[in-house]
Amino acid sequence: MAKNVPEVVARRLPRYYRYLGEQLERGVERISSRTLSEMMKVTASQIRQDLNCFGGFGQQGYGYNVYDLHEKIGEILGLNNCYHIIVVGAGNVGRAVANYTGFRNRGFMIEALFDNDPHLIGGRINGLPILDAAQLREYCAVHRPHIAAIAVPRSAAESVLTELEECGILGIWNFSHADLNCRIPVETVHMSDSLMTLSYRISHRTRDDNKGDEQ
Amino acid sequence: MAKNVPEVVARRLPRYYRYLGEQLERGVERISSRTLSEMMKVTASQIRQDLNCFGGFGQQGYGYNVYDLHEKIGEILGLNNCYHIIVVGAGNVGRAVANYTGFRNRGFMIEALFDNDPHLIGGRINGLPILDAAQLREYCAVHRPHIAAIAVPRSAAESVLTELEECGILGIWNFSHADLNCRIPVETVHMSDSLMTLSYRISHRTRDDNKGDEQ
DNA sequence: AAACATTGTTAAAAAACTTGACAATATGGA
DNA sequence: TCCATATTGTCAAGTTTTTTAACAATGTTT
Repeated sequence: MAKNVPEVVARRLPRYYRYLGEQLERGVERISSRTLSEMMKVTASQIRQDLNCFGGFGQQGYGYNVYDLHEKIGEILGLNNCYHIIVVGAGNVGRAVANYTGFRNRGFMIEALFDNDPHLIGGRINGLPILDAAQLREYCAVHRPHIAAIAVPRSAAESVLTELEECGILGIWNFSHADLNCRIPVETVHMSDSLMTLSYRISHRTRDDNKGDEQ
Repeated sequence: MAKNVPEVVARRLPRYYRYLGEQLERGVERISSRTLSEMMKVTASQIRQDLNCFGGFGQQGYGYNVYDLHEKIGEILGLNNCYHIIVVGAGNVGRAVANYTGFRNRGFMIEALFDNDPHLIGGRINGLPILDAAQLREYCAVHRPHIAAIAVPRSAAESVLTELEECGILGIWNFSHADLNCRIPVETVHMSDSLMTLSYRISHRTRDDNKGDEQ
């Protein structure tokens, strides 16, 4: 179905999806790669090329039907599925993730958190139960969650990963600082790395500063 | 001081910093690019080249002093500064950010949140006060925070950005879905985009699956 | 049915990134 | 002190990735 899809393209899909969703809400019915490209500040060529990785969704002389394209990209992204998420680690990061519910309407549902701290077990975060990490396997066997967010310290990440793999988890949303090597897909969010990069940019305020104006 | 530093290099710095910090804790005093490269699963050449963007920190025949290099990279990243952070928007995302305190020991301190919802104003999240967004300018004039995390809906992001720029904020940590165009550095964390990308990978489980084994 | 718009696709161009190589130079032992 | 060894800083080539331009094919609109 999909040709060999470059990394960058996969990462651009959510953005296309977002812009199309916005147009959809505004009642726009059709859109050309050119119009979209102007909105998104990319080249029309790139949009057509990106979409072409997955097939032809437009029509010559007409452009793209906004609803259809939005739908189609949603499908490509797998958003027609409903994902159940568990969060392993109920410390700062786990709490942050559990509090972030902005994706619920896209079919991502956090179901529970796990921790091994007796003080936390039995409690709740944002209405979600904190369960004993010792029950992880058991829980997975029964509830078969799809995605696990790893929010434990680096030292614990690898063993948690192994356990999750054995539990048949389909994908890892990694918030830990560990470099995870595994067969299932991993998507890493390094909040503190991005903060450090920001700090770096602030300290070396250079080219971003004088965009457009070279001298 | 720094040559023209490629994007990727800037993004690798936090990782180097992390690995060196780890070695430091273990009491390792010196390290060669080769040894480090084996740990980090990159080429020694790359490490040397990356570091070389900022100057020569090693010694021929010896390698790098772990403490010094760690320190140096910390400086490059600007971690010797202490940053004060405000969070604009106290909804799901703002709450998540406020709960994430993992970077406190690196000199990043969240000071306050801002919102325009009367129900939230006056409350506290993780011990931090939620202030009236109308007081943002005033607050900035007095406290001069360095970094602002934008955690408001897309529609509000642009006007918030303008205000923050005028307040003299040095860098933006963007959690909103807006594409921000401004003169100050922006570092974006798209949690839901990364989740969508993960969803995509799960649905198209291909090359990640059979790493090493082509057939 | 003609003029127009816009796609899908190809191939070239450009940019970004990685790697290998080696002279220069410090170390550490004899 | 001097030699063998280790390892850096750096250049330039090599590779991969990404972007862009171009246009025939083809549907739309009047």
